[in-house]
Amino acid sequence: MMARRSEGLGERPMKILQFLAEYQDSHGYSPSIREIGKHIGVDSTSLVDYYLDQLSEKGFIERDNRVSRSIRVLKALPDASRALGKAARSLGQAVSEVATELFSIPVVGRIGASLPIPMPDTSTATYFDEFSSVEIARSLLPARERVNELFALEVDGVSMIDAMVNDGDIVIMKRTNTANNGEMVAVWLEDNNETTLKYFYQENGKVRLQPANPTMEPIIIDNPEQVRIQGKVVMVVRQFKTQ
Amino acid sequence: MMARRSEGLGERPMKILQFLAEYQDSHGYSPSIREIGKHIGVDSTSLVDYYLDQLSEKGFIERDNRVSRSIRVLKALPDASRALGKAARSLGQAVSEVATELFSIPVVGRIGASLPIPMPDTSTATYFDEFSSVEIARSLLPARERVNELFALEVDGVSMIDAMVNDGDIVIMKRTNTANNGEMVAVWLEDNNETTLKYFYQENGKVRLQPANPTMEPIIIDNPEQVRIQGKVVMVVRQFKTQ
DNA sequence: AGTATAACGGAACATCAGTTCTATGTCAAG
DNA sequence: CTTGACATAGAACTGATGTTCCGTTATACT
Repeated sequence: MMARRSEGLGERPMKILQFLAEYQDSHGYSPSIREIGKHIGVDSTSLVDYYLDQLSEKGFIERDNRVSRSIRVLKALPDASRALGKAARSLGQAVSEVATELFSIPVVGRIGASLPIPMPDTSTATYFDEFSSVEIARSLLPARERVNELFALEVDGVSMIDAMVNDGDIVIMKRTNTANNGEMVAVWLEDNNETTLKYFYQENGKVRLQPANPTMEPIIIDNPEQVRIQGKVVMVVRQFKTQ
Repeated sequence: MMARRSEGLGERPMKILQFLAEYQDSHGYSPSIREIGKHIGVDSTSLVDYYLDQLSEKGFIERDNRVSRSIRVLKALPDASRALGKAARSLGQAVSEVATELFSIPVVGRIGASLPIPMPDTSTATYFDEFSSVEIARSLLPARERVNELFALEVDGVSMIDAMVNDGDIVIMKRTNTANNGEMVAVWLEDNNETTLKYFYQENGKVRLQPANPTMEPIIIDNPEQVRIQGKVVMVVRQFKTQ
């Protein structure tokens, strides 16, 4: 009478679509027709098949003939009720505020070798075609970080181990030449001829570069002008590839 | 003759792994055993099964018993030839990888205190209402990891500092009771009455829990049954507040 | 009411697809 | 030479899974 199918999608197909996404997220493959039927409370496989045909014709899914578990979800519900939705919705918060933003941060090189870190051209839109990149959710970044000032470096070697940063870690940095006290920065140390990560402190005219490892001595630099900050560390990501 | 199996992976399993990634990229689901066999020029399904078992034991893939096309690739070849390029390009058609690029992983508690880590209910869809969550891009996770087996913990205190994990870090883990050699796991040590992160090695009937810090002695446990693995570490994220 | 169409249910069917069992060849250790 | 671990085939077996056919019920429209 009133609430019609706003776009020709019935209740059950809708539920199936939802289920497909969930199941695939949790299993890594598609459910079988019978599994779908069980979920939506339908014994008849033909009926599920019937629904799937509808979803297919409407372009929501795609499946291959006579192939098990071959359903692909092409288009999720136009609704925000999935994924992030659940968590936020359950608290009654405005789902609209859940920023699904994903930023691609270019991995512009490696850090840790006896080299200054490669800095992307400060100027224009750096084309990082040949670089790989890491994807980070906006929600993990500081409130209004300017994303285009961010870049990432892969740590090479164990020279940064005292900064709790290991070989292979991805360090996400913000391009800057200055830092506030307590921030972790990448600095170029001419004496040692290397770039390292240290906590930055400026106090009574001197700069103290404090290793993360408390048993190690800080480096004191009398002339702040000499400190070559290359960027501040925003995030460190370490992936375990089962290795 | 020349470049042998660099790490115990034979020629064929290697080729299978490659094929799995390709096939999944282009079909959206896993190939069947016979399809795999055909690709690598093997008629015998049992032989392919044999190879798949190897890959599984080495932690490269995961599959479910008696379920068609249920292979998940957990760790791709250290090869750089993958990434998005091929998949999207393959048939000229826009492979619909959309929508599910970002995953919300619940932060279910803290680790590091003298407590077993809280495990989310193994069973049904746990509503993590009161928990916060971290958002991770699919691209940062192993190929087709089952996302709802993942959960996150915030590190409490510096007891994990020898595992290169600091206070405040977010550890993303996968729920499991078993592990492959070389993986970092969270284990409950009854003797010390605490949960720690250690590298896992099982060799000649014993389990060796190796601290990340090479100067520290490993823990050897004679009876593998006693080892209470709570999960394996998938990723560590450290955020620096920009204040 | 009458009829066409969509929404169901059940069950048979034919594969599809993972598992298992047996047998053979290879190769190095004893 | 014998033995055993490993790699390989082939085929049978069993359960998993998509397809199809037929019949029934509900809905809508004339």
